[in-house]
Amino acid sequence: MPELPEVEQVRRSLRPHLVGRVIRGVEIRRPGFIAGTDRPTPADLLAGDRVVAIERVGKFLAAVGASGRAVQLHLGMTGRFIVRASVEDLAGIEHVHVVWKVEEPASGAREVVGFCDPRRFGEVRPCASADALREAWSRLGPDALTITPETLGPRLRPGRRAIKAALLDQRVLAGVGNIYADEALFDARLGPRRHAGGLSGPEIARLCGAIRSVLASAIDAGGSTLRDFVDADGAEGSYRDRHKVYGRGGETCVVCGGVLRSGLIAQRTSVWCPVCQQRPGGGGRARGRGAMP
DNA sequence: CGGTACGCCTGAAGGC
DNA sequence: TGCCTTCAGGCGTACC
Repeated sequence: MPELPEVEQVRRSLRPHLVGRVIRGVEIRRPGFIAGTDRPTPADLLAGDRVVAIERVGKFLAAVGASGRAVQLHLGMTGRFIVRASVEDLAGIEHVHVVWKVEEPASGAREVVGFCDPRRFGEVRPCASADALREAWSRLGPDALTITPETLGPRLRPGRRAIKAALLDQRVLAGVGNIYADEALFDARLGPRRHAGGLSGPEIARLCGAIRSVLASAIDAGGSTLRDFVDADGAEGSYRDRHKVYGRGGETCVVCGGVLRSGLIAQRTSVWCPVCQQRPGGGGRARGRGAMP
């Protein structure tokens, strides 16, 4: 399930296949998959344009054309890009909803880039201008790789909701999903049910550092492949091997050897260590003393 | 405000 | 073996 590290890995692997190249044509195989318009045209999806950048904020990608048009892309749960030499090479691959036919202007070399998404939780959304893209992204919080205690702290208040729920809210910060929320909270030694607005300054600083280091390490590892995540070149990520809590409910904590607990928080399966992620001297939950400002 | 539930989807995995 | 149920979850939305 692509979160920031996986999306960044996709961005990096997709870039050489698209940036600097011209879109010679777009095959819209499932028009209903294209967001924001009933009858999408190839021109909506950068046909005739030259791609100048692949941008990312949080879990969103955007291919930006020289004309200023853009296409916003979200991988949802199972979205992936498939690069092949020609459309014939995509035959037999199910759930390919859009195919971009690209050409390298200098050499005339061609490739096709397909967007495949079995579950269709992903999104391909045309943006008529850079402003439209900026507007769409303005609702997102700061990219999780850029947060500081100064930018994150105020966004957690006022907050009686669980810190885990706040981290999953893309308006608070962009890019964290279920896996990295659990991993970051473990590294920060914060219980997932702690109230977001009740964290002390040092705890916010710890959380910030944990989020950034967990995401950076995952990017270095090419992301986490659980079932079928692969980048545009078909490569898997290896960060799954380094998950300390995600997917390990009932197993032993790598730090203290205790049993990891799992439960539902914000409608997401969550795993945490009841020993390590407990306030010193506290009961694991906010108690209205000590850390309040 | 926050929490809960649901719908969108398919495929993997588990149970019998 | 094969069928059926459950689960996975990003995100928007409705409702309490």
